[in-house]
Amino acid sequence: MNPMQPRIIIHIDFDYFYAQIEETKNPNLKNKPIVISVYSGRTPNSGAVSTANYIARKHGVKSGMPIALAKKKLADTGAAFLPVDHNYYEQVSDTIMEILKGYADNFEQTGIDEAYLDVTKKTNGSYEAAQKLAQDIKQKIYDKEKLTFSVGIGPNKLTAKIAANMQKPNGLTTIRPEQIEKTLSPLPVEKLPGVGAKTKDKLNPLNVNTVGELAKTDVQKLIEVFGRSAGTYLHKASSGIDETPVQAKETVESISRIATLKENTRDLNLILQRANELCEEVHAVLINHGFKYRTIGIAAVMVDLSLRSKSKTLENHTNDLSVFKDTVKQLFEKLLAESDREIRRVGVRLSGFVKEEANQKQITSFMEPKEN
DNA sequence: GTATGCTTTCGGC
DNA sequence: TTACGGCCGAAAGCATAC
Repeated sequence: MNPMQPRIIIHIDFDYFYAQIEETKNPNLKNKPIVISVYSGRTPNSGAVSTANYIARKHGVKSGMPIALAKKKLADTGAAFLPVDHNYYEQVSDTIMEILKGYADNFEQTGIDEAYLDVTKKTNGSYEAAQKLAQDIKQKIYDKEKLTFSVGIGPNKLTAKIAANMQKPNGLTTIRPEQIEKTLSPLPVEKLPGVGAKTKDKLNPLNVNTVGELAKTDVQKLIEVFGRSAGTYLHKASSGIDETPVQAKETVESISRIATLKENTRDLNLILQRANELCEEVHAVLINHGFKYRTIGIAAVMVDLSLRSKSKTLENHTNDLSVFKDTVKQLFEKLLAESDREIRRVGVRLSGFVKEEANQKQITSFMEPKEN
């Protein structure tokens, strides 16, 4: 492995992004609770909270909560309920990301409101310089877009992300190499990126509740329980070790659409009517990208809000819309046969992409060494 | 045994 | 009283290949 010199990585995570954008657009909203909602169209209040500003959060409003419940919690507060304006947020994001990119040796966007900047060269490896740079970026973004974000600075992406989460909103947290152990040790294991409920539930019986306890666990034991790949990751991550580069991902991995039905149903025709519209939308995006697909998936949210999904991987890549629709039909038939619950929401998904131009053996295009 | 690929579910935003 | 989105990548859990 090529010996990597110490890096300095900045992680940027915008504060309550959608709601903050709405505040900026309409400063009258600024001192009120703001809830950005996704309306499903089924009834006037049917839908869920996408995000909320900190004033609304103080009243107990959270992402994913039913709109009607958020309204109840915010009764008589003068709260604003706004529909998501995703295209607009995307535009703001594009503008911001373009600015951030200019501050980095290497840049990687990881969501509509998150990014990593490798600033090793720009800062000459100095944490003081990195903190100054982060302040400059904060100022610049505030001047131009009137938006704030939380920053984490560390020797790799993992520590930078953990740092950014420690002080919100509008925070700036640095974890220097010599502070890693002291900072990470007391954290519960699920604060490590990549550790979810399942991993936590396997660790806790081993008397591993904190990152520090994980770091003391024999790596062989972890590999036994989680397999080589995950075991090795846990071992390294618990000590703040992460060598993954800051590098833009140029490939979309999946394209999907999901929608709420007017009424719950098990009627295949009604389901396919909506699903076919979604297929057409997804297919249009696919063609736009100039992709062919190999894997087709469906998803159904049942009346009880449980999620079921099915997928099928084809022998060869294609961009045929009718293959997509036919397969979606088969998959929904199968899904209906496996459950007797009614369906509330339906979704379709494509993945396993290759660029359209090459017709066969596209595999090789994935094996070309990456630049930078 | 381990790596890889496919399907399904999870979880963050 | 209950209330309930849409999208993505990652994780989990098998099956099969090596």
